[in-house]
Amino acid sequence: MDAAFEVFSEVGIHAASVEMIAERADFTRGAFYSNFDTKEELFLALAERGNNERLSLLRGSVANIDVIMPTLLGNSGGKLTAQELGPIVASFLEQQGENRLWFLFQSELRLLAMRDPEVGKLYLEQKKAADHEFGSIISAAFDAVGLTPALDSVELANVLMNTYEASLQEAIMRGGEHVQEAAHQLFMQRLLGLIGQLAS
Amino acid sequence: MDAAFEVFSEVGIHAASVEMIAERADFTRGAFYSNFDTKEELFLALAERGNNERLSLLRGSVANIDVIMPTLLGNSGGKLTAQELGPIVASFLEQQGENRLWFLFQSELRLLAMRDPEVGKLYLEQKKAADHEFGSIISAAFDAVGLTPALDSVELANVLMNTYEASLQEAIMRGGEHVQEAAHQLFMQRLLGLIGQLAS
DNA sequence: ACGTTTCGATACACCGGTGTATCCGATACA
DNA sequence: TGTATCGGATACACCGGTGTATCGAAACGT
Repeated sequence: MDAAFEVFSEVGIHAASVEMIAERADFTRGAFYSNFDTKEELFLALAERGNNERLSLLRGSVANIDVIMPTLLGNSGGKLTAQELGPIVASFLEQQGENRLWFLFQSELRLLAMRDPEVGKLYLEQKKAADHEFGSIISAAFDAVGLTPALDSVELANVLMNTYEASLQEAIMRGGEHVQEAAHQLFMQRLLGLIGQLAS
Repeated sequence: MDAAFEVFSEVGIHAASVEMIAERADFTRGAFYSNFDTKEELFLALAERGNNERLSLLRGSVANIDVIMPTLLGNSGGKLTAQELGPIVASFLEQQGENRLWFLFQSELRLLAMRDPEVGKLYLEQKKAADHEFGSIISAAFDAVGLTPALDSVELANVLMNTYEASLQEAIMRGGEHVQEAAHQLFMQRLLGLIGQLAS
């Protein structure tokens, strides 16, 4: 499955052949067919796996938020300005969309979800759950700096997530070695701008 | 080319066969090969055509902004509140991402752009140009209601565009007949929330 | 220690897509 | 009116991917 994840991410669902996937895992196609019926089945299984991982990461964060938040706020002691909220938000987003491959896979899934209503329904449910969890984190973060968001925190989570993903996308296209760092920088630029806006 | 656009959008680059495209246009594959060398060549030609269309739409808007803005502001006379800025922004975005097919094609292109550095460079240039044009419109809109955005207007354009596209994406996944309207509603919800935030 | 079952390899038949070569007819041109 | 050219159709050779059927070997249970 790890091999499949790589191949799918690198070349896309359609361009990926069962051969490629099997080869990457040092197996033959025979091995594949004795475990899965079709390529699509495997892809969906991976989508679910990925979603569970990311969701449990977020849930873990939410559960430990009382521990995590002070740690992140740590150095500066008590109350922080809105400006310093940025890195906190970023830190949660980045443990999600950690790498290039994950995002490519996700993009592939999105495209499938827009074309196949079945997958679309699934995707929306997953996204809703993720936004909800992340919304909790946002809420807590705002609380911690003594602000109250005017926008519903789930909606805000959605917008921030989209912004982060757009930054990641741009960084990937620009290429280079430090995709993660580049994405972070782009995101912070936009996020801080937005926060500046919010605070003005 | 119109047929190709449809087919590419509906099933994606890889799943689309030369056969399908030719058939859709009531031609045979022979006709295709006497006009293009490869599928990819056609796809890129379409990408460029699409971009030119959208860019000239935006440029037209920018050129006529002195005419357009009063018209959009019309009913309410002179100064508007930030709340009423939303529909104005939306109107410009919607004449862009007008339909489902366009967005699917765009998504396909994005994915390609993340994998092929050559295409990536092109895509980023196109996007930069579009953000820039749209940024001008945003600036003018803010001017019209007597606000000054704290965030650079090109950056703001980028964030708004992403938000709109995310709304469109969600609407597509939800399915149903009125995708455009559903996207509009989702976007306005987020945009107004954001504007509310900005104004608070 | 002996079936049995399960996982993976090998081989094969099949199909759909590609690209090229050849041919035809219509239109443009002299 | 005859000729060249060009867009498109037809036909063909080729390849890569799919899925299935068969086989071997190792692991498992008893």
